[in-house]
Amino acid sequence: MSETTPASGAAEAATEPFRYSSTLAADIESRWQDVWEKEGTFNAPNPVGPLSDPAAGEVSAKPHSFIMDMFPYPSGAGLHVGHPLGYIATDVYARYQRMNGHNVLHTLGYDAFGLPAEQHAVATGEHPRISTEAAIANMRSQLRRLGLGHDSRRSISTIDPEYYRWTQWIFLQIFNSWYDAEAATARPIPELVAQFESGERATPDGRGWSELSGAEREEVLGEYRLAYSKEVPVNWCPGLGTVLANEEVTADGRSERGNFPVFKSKLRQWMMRITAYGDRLIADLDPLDWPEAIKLQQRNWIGRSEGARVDFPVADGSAITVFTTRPDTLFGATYMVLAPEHELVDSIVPAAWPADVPAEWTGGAGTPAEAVAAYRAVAASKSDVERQVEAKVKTGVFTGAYATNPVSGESVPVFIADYVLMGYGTGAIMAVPAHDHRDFAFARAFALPIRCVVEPTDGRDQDASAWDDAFDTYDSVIVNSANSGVSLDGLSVTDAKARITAWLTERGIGEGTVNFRLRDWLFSRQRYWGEPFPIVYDEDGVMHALPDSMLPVEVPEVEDYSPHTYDPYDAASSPKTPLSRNEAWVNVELDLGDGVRSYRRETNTMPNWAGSCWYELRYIDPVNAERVVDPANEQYWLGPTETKPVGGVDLYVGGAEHAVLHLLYARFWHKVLHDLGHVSSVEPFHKLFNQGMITADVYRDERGFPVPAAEIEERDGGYFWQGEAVKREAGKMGKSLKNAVAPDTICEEYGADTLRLYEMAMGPLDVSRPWDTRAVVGSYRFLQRLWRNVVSEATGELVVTDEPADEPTLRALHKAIDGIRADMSGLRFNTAVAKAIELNNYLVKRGSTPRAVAEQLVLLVAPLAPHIAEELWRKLGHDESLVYADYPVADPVYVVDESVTCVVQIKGKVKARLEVAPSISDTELEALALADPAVIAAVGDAPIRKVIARAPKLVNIVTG
RNA sequence: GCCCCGGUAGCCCAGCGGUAGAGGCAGUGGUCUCAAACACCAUCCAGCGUGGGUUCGAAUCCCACCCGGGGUACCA
Repeated sequence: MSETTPASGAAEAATEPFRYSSTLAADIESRWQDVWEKEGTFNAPNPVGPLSDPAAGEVSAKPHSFIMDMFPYPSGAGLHVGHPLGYIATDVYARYQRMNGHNVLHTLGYDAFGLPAEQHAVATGEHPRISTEAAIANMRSQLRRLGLGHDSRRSISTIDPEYYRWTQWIFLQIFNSWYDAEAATARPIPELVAQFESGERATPDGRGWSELSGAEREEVLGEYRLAYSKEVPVNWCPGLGTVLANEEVTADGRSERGNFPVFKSKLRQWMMRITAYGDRLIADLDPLDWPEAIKLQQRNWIGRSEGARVDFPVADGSAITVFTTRPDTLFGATYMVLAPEHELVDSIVPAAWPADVPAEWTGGAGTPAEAVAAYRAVAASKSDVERQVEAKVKTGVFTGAYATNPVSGESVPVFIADYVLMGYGTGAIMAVPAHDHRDFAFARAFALPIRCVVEPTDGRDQDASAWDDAFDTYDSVIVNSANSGVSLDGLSVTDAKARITAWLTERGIGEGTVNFRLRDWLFSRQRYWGEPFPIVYDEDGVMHALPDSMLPVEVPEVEDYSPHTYDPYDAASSPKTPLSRNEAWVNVELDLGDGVRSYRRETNTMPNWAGSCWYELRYIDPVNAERVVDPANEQYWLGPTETKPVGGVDLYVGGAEHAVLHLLYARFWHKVLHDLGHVSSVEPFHKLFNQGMITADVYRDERGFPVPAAEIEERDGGYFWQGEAVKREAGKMGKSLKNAVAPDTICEEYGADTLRLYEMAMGPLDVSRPWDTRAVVGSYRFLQRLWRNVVSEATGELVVTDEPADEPTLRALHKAIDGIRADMSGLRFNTAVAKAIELNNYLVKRGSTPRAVAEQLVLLVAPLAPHIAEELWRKLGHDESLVYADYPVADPVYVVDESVTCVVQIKGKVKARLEVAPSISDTELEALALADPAVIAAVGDAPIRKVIARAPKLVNIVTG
């Protein structure tokens, strides 16, 4: 112990030994945290299995809530006060639900695979597991201080072999499934094989299934598997040394993590066939209780659009297939564009330019082949950033080939241009310059004909030669669109689409179709610190899935954890996997059913998202060694109910940055597991709530460098650091901006209850707001006043009185209960805190606190400030923890005021006030108002035109 | 460019058709103290981003614009 006890603390302790000081708060908090831990207070019993509890009674009969935070990555840097905002909110809500009789599942695990640990390993040589586990331990202790009511038995970590064993198992489930589009469900691969064997389903080349070799069969099945390995164009990021999913690449062609350039490269990689679920991922958003903004982002990302595929015949007998959402404008298609990489380009390019080719179409090249090659070279050399900057200027080159517009019979030139993307639709478009802005710009640049086929409704002429831009609308009728077989003239856009699609279908030159923006999910990474794939290759290179009995495939030891990174701009480099460095691990002898043979292991690892795609399931049954989750437990916690038609966790709180990535992947996996019969719920997360960010002031010196925010002095309306004037701005909280505030600091100075209360009181949970350390004291003072209303600071004895509460006090109490209940249920903790403070302030003014009121107030505050509440509850004579006590219920009799103030307005201006009963009728009130002397005086002899009475609060008299 | 979210007291925020203010911070004055800190008591402060409209009545509903934050970006 130190001899140098701070003087102020000693003085305080001497005069007010039982004041609610930071010392006392620390004592109370650590004691109750120990009690909760020792007694397993927050352990939620399961209906069946090792986590069931016979003493808990009939669990399945109890109402229940599954409340979740988004999985944190355990950062080695420790937490700042912004991190636990969501955790505190879910804890408050979870505690509230427990006090409403719910069996509450609330825990927190760790998403612990990932790049930072690997980078730390590269820098220090420390094994990622060591640093990650240390970071988890550190985070656990930081969070424990906050008094979060987590069921620690369920706190899984993705890097535990017992956990990732099931991640690998789920991968195998997906690998061993195919999507039956007719039945709209995933089915096991053996059912597909049976179809091939029986001939019910034909093989691609028509041979019998038995005639195919093992490798050939595997290739066929690979076209169906929901997880498959294929050579595909991928996002290769040399700076990170790995490939990335589309979702991990920013709009300007850089890696979301690290901000390195990303290049397109064709590589053999693992993919997940998430596109098979496009329709269901959109449709099932509807029943979810999610913020509309997030639903919208998911819908946009999936990008479902209805349209048609149309074939345009080319001279050599082949056809270019385009996808269009506007088949109604087919008669206006005056040229075509293929993506530069389109595979048909080489075969349609003629040896020489046709006659009369305008000079600007050829790019100055002597032959079409040269023009194409030159344009491709330029396009490939351009980064996505450059392409984006130049997006306004349309570039392209004529291929020398013509196709035939199938409805007008016209010959239309075929171009390549980089405004058409290989990755969307068919990589080819029919260009309708009159009604598409991009096509219009291109047509103008290359002097291509523009034909109006949708009647302009903005007054412009049908002659497009003078137009400034395309006329793009759904709200008009079709013109100039008839041939001998079909006419669209006069039809609405919608009717014309239907008519032309039917006509195309009849003739076999097109069909209605649905196209998605969503691509299949690139699922492999060239990293060390991730889940290995449970896949091996035999000597013939044929892929084999490992049986469940061989799981988990543990992350092997290697000499060097670092990814093979390259110069960030070295597009020609290709990835190497760190796992391949351990030859002894890669080459294995296994018996997969036909004797011991040699195999090579798959050396890619799974992406960081894998572990977080299904953790809600493992929270339910964390120690189940037999199954991923027991169906009875899954049904209980996640199963569909009347209020949750597709099931899912009751509340999921986290940042909006996961709007697409994590939430889309997790939904996809959940649906596959549902289809295969492993879970009853259709969706993983019923209600989603995005918490806002806690921002903080950033102070910058003259050079613009951040200076430590904690050392800023404020005077004369300015800010100074070490005597020099600095500028203040708003920013994120973090180490790099030198403005991080650690929760530990606040806990030391005020206690965890104060921190919790302050974070909840700062503002609405879904809004970002600035941290203000100076303001924390307000929450501290509230707790001090609460303490003082119940306990003497001098003696520590109770000061509550045994008198019954008087009516005004009961009204204050029950109005608070009523309001706080509504606020808690709606996650409006800021206003709940204000109402608790209001009631407490009322009791301070009253001078004494009746015991019954004190008890109710303590229970009201318990979810927000659980430690002080437990302590006061104990002092009030209760032996049991209040975690499972009943939350106060308002008596409606006392929720309304005895009398209310009614304002009387004359033409909207307040002229008089009346004290009236809340139950007064409109007519009574009107009579009362008109009889009021002040009103009579104000009205004077002006005629009364109208009287609006809104009992009991308002009368408005409209005069002359 | 398009799509969200937000602009109410010096600051953070309640109020979301009916008296502009629930709560907190800061400021000011006071009590306590030898003095200070803490604590306590009291008190000052805005007409609701701007401009229109609807209404008996608008911070609240509608339209346009400005400012701040976020998302998205040639998706045929």
